[in-house]
Amino acid sequence: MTSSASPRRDARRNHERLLAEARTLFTERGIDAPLDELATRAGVGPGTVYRHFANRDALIRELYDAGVSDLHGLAPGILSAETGWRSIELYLERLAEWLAASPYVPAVMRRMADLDPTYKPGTEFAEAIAGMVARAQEEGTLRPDVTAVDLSVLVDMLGSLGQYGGAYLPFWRRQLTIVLDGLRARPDNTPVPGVGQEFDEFHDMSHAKGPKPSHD
Amino acid sequence: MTSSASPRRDARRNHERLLAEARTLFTERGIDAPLDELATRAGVGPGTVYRHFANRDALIRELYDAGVSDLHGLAPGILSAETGWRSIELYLERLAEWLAASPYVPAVMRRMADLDPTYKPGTEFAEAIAGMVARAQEEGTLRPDVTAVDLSVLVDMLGSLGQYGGAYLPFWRRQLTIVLDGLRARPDNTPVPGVGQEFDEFHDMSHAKGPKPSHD
DNA sequence: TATGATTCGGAGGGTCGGCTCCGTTTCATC
DNA sequence: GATGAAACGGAGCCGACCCTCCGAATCATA
Repeated sequence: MTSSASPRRDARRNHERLLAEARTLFTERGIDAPLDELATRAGVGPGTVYRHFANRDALIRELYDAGVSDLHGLAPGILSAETGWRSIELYLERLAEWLAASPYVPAVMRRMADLDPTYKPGTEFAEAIAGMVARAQEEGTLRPDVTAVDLSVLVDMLGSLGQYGGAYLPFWRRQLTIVLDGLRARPDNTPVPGVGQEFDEFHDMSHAKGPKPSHD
Repeated sequence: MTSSASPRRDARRNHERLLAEARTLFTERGIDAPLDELATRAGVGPGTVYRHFANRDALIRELYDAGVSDLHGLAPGILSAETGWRSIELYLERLAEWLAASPYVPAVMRRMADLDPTYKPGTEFAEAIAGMVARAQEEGTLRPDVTAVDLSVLVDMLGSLGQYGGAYLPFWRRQLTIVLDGLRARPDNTPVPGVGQEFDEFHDMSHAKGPKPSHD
């Protein structure tokens, strides 16, 4: 039901403006910040906000889709690296960088999962990540006992630093270095502990490539 | 200014009950959950909540103080380990474990920092942590280019997994293993990148042992 | 520029949560 | 048990926020 005709120019301008201001507002005050303030910041009336986004969830969903689109743009550069290990490095760095710059993203992902509990954020890229992990492990550069899920969790961990406000942001590159050294295949690595039933389920889920569950 | 006389028995009982219910409520719904619901869960009227805690921030502050007290209890067991490295292991494990069990804690710490911007949560233990780091680095077991601040940041990262809901909780031990391997001193470790001026300031601050800033 | 359609702005209705106030109840003491 | 003090409960006020509605303004087209 996307409108067939192109929207009026002022409408398009306001839409962009609202999305941009939403990003900074959500970064500063969290994704529950008053939408009336969003209107003020964007220089429009409250009514205009709700003309463009039915409610807060619709706005969040649009931010999420834009984020997924960002990531699709990042993917080729990451996956085409010369070595599997380099891909892993790029993956963690680019994703953590992106998350650090957009601290509202983790909250958005959580909200998305709340809206549709059958959907696990990040699933879109599970296949690509699994391939990357397999390549690096075949090379013998990535420790063999980590999985694609572990990498996703690490990315979320790195990205979560943004939530602590600006103070932690200068640090994530340091933590990234430490994590990467921990991910390197080494004869004397401590074995990564298993996690039981739940891990297997989660793991299978993330590798599944079935159709994305539909909404309502 | 704590009241000189001991409080009535029902008052004490309600106070405990409210704190306990606040922990579960905040775990389930975040630290902005309605306090009227806290009243309902604790089986008291809304008025009683505000008799015990002037407002939400006072409640949060009390939870924070209880948390700091918890940590003081943990400290001896961590610091008295046979080796410096074992202390580091215990520190990361115990703290991450504690944070994973109390997902509301990071939000509480952030709120505390908001209430008093001159106060950095965790500062109370900076000295002990710095000592632990020094010991492990003298042993040659902890990589020499990490600092006490890095460790604190890593703890927060590990603990942040709790915020993503139960799904991630089974994983933190795996990430901990990876991080610990990354922290180990090795001849071929990638140097941890510096962070410039801001790092130095933050670093100095965390090592400072001046008086804790007073409130209002 | 005239015209109709689209979008905008912002006042305001409805809801929800924070917090207060005071009549009622419970507790400690005699 | 009687009595004063302390604590309780919950109705209700207030402010904040979500979202709607419609007259005014803006845009696209002729």
